[in-house]
Amino acid sequence: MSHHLNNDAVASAAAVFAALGDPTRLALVERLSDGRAHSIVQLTSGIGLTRQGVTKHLSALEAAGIVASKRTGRETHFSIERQTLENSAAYLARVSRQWDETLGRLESLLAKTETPPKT
Amino acid sequence: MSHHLNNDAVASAAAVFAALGDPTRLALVERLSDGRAHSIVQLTSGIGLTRQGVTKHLSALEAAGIVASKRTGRETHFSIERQTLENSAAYLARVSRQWDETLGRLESLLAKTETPPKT
DNA sequence: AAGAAAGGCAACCATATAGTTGCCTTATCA
DNA sequence: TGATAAGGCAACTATATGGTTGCCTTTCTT
Repeated sequence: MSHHLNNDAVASAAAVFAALGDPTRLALVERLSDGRAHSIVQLTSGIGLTRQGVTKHLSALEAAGIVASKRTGRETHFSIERQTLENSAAYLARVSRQWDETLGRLESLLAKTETPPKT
Repeated sequence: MSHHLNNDAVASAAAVFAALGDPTRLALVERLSDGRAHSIVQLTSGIGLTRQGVTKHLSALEAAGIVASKRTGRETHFSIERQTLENSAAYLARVSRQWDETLGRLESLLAKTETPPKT
């Protein structure tokens, strides 16, 4: 049993990181992290970019599943998709902790007397 | 006190995500997550890319502080920088949890009058 | 010492990406 | 109902990016 994810999983995780890997988009995500839904004009103010530019970034975030949009009346409101961010955080935590786990397995191997490894 | 990070912090966080936002690089990071140092040829095998291509990706990861390299003899070994990944995981967790905090405040507001909705 | 193994450096190419401008549609409001 | 506000759609440009090939240097091995 490999500890690696399959290619598709890696690819979709990478897609999320790629979407987060732009200062403008990350700033948008931070703005949306207040939990409220914001319109495009709201999100455009103070970003130093045209509305269409912001729209493109929001589309990228939506395609990656980081935000969701809903049109009401003449405006489109964007809100954050918490689960996606949580999953990505968990992914990074897992990868960074693998070293610890390796150490842990090594230790239990060395301590080979009794207690079976958990999981 | 704003819950937003300053521009530099956002930019450097974005740089890390950008570096992770490529399937090849993420695969390299996963490989390095065994905690051992690997040479470039080792990392190249099975990636489906030329050595120089892999070198470029490793340089990108190193520039983002995700891996570190050390030349010994005729080979260069790359290892993971756990702290960077931990920080990024914590960052995402913070951003995604801000919503909870908001909800928490809202709920305690609602609780003063009536039974909170179940969403 | 000679060949092989590991890798650095640079040039080059194709495509993706970030950003713009221009224009059209649909709501809202006075 | 006419102006204005919000935004979708498309074309276009410049630069960044991912990947390659070619070649040179350094280190190891026999």
